[in-house]
Amino acid sequence: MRKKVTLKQLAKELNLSISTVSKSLKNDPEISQKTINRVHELANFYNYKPNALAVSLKSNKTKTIGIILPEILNHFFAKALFGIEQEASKRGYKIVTCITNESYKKEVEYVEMLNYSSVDGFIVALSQETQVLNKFDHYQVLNRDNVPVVMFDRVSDEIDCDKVVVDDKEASKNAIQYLIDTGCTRIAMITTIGDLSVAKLRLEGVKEVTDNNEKVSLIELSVKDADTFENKIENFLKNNDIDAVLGLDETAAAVTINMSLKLGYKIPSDISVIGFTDGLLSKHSYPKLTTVSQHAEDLGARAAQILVNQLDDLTENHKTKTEVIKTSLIVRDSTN
Amino acid sequence: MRKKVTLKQLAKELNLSISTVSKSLKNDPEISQKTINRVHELANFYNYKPNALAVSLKSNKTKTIGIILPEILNHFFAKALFGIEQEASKRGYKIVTCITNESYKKEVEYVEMLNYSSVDGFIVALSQETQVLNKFDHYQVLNRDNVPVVMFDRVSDEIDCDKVVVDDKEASKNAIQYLIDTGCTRIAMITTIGDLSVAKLRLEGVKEVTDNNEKVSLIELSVKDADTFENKIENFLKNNDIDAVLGLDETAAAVTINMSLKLGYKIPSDISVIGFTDGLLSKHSYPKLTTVSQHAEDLGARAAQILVNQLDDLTENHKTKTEVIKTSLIVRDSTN
DNA sequence: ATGAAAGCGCTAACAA
DNA sequence: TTGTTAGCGCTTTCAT
Repeated sequence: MRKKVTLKQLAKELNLSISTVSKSLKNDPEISQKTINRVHELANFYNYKPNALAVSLKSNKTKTIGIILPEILNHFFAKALFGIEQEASKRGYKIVTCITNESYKKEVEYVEMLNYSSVDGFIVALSQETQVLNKFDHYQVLNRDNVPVVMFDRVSDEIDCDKVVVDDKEASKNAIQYLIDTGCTRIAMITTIGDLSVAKLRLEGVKEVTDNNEKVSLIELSVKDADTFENKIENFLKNNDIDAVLGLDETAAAVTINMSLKLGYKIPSDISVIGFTDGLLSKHSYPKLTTVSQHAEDLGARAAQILVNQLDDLTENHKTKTEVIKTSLIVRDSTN
Repeated sequence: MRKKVTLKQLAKELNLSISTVSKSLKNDPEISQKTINRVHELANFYNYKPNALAVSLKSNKTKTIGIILPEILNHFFAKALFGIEQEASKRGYKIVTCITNESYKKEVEYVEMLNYSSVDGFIVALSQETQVLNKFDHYQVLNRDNVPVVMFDRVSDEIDCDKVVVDDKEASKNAIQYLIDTGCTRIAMITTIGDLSVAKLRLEGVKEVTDNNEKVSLIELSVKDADTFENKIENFLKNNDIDAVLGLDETAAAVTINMSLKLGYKIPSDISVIGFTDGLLSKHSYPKLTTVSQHAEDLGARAAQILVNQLDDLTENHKTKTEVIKTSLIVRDSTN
């Protein structure tokens, strides 16, 4: 099949030993300049590149990071992946990407598979099912094996590792407060991602504000089945007297806008809408969505940075920390 | 750092030779059942898994596919990646994903990097810059090294390898014909991706229909700068008397819908709109976009299938072929 | 200044 | 039935 030039072949052709060739390629000062030149010349000629596998086997480093993502069709994770890839490749690391499709079983499989010397470390966002089941043995194994893991966004307190999260609670507090400040009092909170840790945090933030405000009423709608999102939201909008919606995820907000349009409600004069995740839908809705940006790219990049720092560093005992990325409210046209 | 159980350690602990242990784990019939059992027991106890690197070095196979994508924030490629990942993992392959960001230089770097024994084969969609520059030496190298490559969507005639493409020309012919059949005569074609091979094909298809139809007029708008998309399209819509728009990419179509709404045009009664790529934007626009589905997931899955077949097969001389995935027009609410 | 040899973890042909 | 050995391609210590 594939036949690549090896040190052996170069050595033979140059009448040198393998080790001399190896050293020459590294410009080892103990080799004569003349030999170094000869070696480089032939290596260039054959476009020699060391076999990454052999180097990895020897060094016990693969310069590869395993990425475990619950989804890729979700813009948030796509952006995060982009951030990770950029940062990793800048630092000389490859990434191998696995998509769990929100399944616990696949997550376990992937982690095990990658743990067998294919990757130096992991960047993980937990799958929905894993968060529901609350089972994390597969990460304990990594811990025991001393394999660095950085989790982002979808994390768990029960795993001891570095984490990068978004300040979801603070974000939703700000969003709600913004709605209140712009005159809304009958606020609905719509979510399609009820089970996730992030949704819970966002909800907490919302409650914290509305519970302490007599003038504001809060109604919740949690929809699960993707097929009936639209109808449910449409009915909800029709049957409830509200003047604002906070969508806990991008889809919820986008659908809210469209259903409002359909029902003839004016946005934002009749209903203000704020969403989460500054993705394509937010930018290309009409009117454009006011949204909480989680800076997904930064999140990914930061996760990669932390992991690579740990990988390249020789720091032995390392205290795990959780870093919080600030969100920002991007005010566009769906709010007053 | 990471310390994993190896055959050596198992062998020592069991007072057996390494090769006996190795064979036992494979249930080699030449080993006694008793020994096999003992070995399995201890291996399970330690949760032994063979070191993938060593196996790869030995077998000259990595069970890994390199994926070169121009972009990941584009829903089309995200879906394709999803399809690839599903298929690959089903067949026991990992994927390592590299994103060129439409840059020729990064594409070359990534291909070279992965070619050094990290992957068994490639799945590639060319970057925009590569298509413009028309430079493909990095793939000739793979050809010479006998490394299987499957290209999809963004392909080039100048590279001899298996390809999976969408029938872009046919697709746009169908789309235009649909507009004509539903009574449109003054059709605009809007694109934001003028340089790409696919855009050229789509344009050809359009022309083929309109050139032969006296009753239909065609106007083209090609916008490049993402920052001014919306204004340009808005002005265009304002200043041209048209009754239909074919967006050659999803963004063009989505923006057309929004700007029409803004200008007070009714869709589809005033203007019919058809887009390409059945992504999030098409599903969550209002009204919902009639769109050409390229079946990106199928495309990706098929590419993976072809590659893996080739990888797993021992077929020596293999004739390269180009497979065409049929598109379909998904009729929703933006057309009559 | 150059080379021999061991070893990373595994497989497999060959010996015993 | 089990073990010895060589080798995948590379690095590195220790001769020469």
